[in-house]
Amino acid sequence: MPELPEVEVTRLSLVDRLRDAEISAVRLGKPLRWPLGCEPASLIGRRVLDISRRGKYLWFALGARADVAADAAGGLLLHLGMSGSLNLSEQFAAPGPWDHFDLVTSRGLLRLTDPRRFGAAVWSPSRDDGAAGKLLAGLGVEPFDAGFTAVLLHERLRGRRVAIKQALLAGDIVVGVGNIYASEALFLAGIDPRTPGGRISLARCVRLADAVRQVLSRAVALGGSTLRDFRDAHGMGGAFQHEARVYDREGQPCVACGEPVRRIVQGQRSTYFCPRCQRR
DNA sequence: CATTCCGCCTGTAAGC
DNA sequence: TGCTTACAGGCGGAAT
Repeated sequence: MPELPEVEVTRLSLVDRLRDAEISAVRLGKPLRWPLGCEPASLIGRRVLDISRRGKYLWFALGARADVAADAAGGLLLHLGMSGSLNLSEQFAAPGPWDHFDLVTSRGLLRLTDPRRFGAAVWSPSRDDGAAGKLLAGLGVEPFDAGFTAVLLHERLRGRRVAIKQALLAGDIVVGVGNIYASEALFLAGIDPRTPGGRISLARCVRLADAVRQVLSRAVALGGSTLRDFRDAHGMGGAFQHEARVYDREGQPCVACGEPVRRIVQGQRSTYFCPRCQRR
């Protein structure tokens, strides 16, 4: 599920309400992708200082415990995997079979629901070191940072024979573009998803970088895509899926030219594109 | 180094 | 109706 827009929408729906919240209890369900990496009880008494995002990861910065001498701050790195979502509620409902991580806080119950359990919550002493530093190392540039330029995209694609769709998904050049938004951005840029990355001209990198920014910002503005179960922390679904030009539209007419949208498989993932509007 | 493939899980929908 | 298969928003790591 969650690509950058869904993760950012989740962050935005949480950050104001959760800042300064104090953790009073932790509950673990079934194992997630990685172990928590600390004693659950060691989170009790910590306050949420801030929530930031890097790629599709969320970093919950947590303060030191007031009642522990010389205690160190740290934080939790959360990932929503394919099917995860976070919910903040004052209802404190009993956990369901898909609820695998709860933080009881002074501002409500923060709950990670994740049927497939590809998500994770991992303790780390800081965002840049320890477990979080390891997971975030090697990530590409943020798409909304000034550093994400056509020149950078062009340079990082140079010599790569992998299809541009897969290069976008890999996340080592630019982060946050998942399977939905990769197809959508390539449609907007008019680029055939099968084009080898290194064969994309600088001029087309300009269009592609713009398309990535445009698609992701539009998706954030619409609350993300809710294909099945994505919700923000207050239970609100997104609406971008209604604006998708090619994703999940196999056989339907291209919104620009009427040609049927094609579905192909690249790296075991579906890609959707218009064979007339998108060229190598 | 670049690229491909596997595996992690479970739910849902399609096919027989 | 019931069983089997394919596929789903991600990503790290092993194999090639």
